[in-house]
Amino acid sequence: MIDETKLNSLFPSFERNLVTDMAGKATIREFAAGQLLIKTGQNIRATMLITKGLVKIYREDDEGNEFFMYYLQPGQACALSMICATKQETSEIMARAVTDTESISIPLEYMDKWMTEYKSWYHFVLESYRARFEELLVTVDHIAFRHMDERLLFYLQKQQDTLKTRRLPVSVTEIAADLNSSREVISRLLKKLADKGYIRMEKNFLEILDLDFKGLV
Amino acid sequence: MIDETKLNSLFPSFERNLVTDMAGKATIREFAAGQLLIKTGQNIRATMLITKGLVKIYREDDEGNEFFMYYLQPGQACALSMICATKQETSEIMARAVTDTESISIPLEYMDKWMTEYKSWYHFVLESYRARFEELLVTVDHIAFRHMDERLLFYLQKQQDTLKTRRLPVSVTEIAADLNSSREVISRLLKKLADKGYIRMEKNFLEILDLDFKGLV
DNA sequence: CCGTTCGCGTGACTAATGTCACGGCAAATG
DNA sequence: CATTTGCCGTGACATTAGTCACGCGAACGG
Repeated sequence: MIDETKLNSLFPSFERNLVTDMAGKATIREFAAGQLLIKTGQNIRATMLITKGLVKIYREDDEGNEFFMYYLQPGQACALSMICATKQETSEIMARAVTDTESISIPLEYMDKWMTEYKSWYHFVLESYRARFEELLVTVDHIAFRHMDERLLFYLQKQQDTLKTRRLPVSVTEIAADLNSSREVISRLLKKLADKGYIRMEKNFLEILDLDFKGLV
Repeated sequence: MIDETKLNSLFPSFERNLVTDMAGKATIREFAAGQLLIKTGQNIRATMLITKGLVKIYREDDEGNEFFMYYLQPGQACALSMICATKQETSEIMARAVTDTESISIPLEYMDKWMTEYKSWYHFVLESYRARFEELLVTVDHIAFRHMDERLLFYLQKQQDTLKTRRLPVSVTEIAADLNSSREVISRLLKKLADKGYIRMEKNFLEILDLDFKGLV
């Protein structure tokens, strides 16, 4: 049984009856940092709402190339899991727990049922779609229109915003993977930023000194 | 008043009552070839279902860069318009009529109302989201992972499939714009394809001789 | 303590793409 | 008919990004 008070504070838009209903029907799932929540090709049978931790959503192709799409944080849902669940299709994305993560797993049947029963659920689902779609559009824009240096800056800012720290726990290798580039290229671009005094590099960490005034986007 | 028989044949999944309801509440809008249905930044107040013609959905940034996302054909809906309509937000895409186009315009209020009233509408809307999301994901994959020569081949096949003709009414300049590349680059790549006997170029047209065996994707 | 592993930086090179400048051709225009 | 305009091809070049090869130093395990 899920704690209703907690549900309420994470999803304040949910109406009372939905919260009660959900508390009874959904189950909690936990994932250790680094664990996969969803894997490409996996069949999805439930919708997931994040209640704790941080989840990284990224795409991976058959040749091992990958790129980062967006993060999911507590209070958000995996729109893809909703979509795929609805159609009983396999997912085309990867979802990995960055930190220890807790999610609410909602069986497919209720996902559907609640859409007509609870207005707040209906709006929540649609808003999830919309938000992810737009986030994806922004990503596409960057891949399509921007050079790697700009994309790197954007990436760093996004990390800073999401992780709420200036000392990012990311390695050069990881950044390169997220941007679907190579370590060497990222290394050189970071060096330029470091030379200008915008960042400071450590092994496995990157400290942001001053990126704000770069005012991109 | 919209013809119910026509609605039925274009949207066979719609239940009887929905068709009747829609025929009374929705209005027909017509667009000449080349006309814009939706413009970046525009506020959307209605959902659009395509009943005739062909609509090109593409993204355009503030510097005039653009890239092609997908086509909408009769029987399909503009998922973005649904999403934006629901949230009363502005759109971030462009929709242009390729040929003379006819669409059914459904006021926001019904879009919402029918979701709970008609199961078939609910499924149609969700399926539209899902399909567009996946189409966008494929596009992203190509931009991120593939080189221009592969993307060009994919583009040509998609055109052939969509337009159902081997004689594509596209100019080199237009292809370059769709792929967010430059005319010169596309011109050279097309020349390679022509040299190999896969295609034949005419001014403002491109004839596909044999692309099938290239078996990409 | 020593060898191994891992993350990182760097120079040299290659490949892919974009840009510039030019000229040709054909349809449209006056 | 002369001129303009739009579309196209092409060589030369610049820029960006990816790849290869190598070495360095910290962390780790035996």
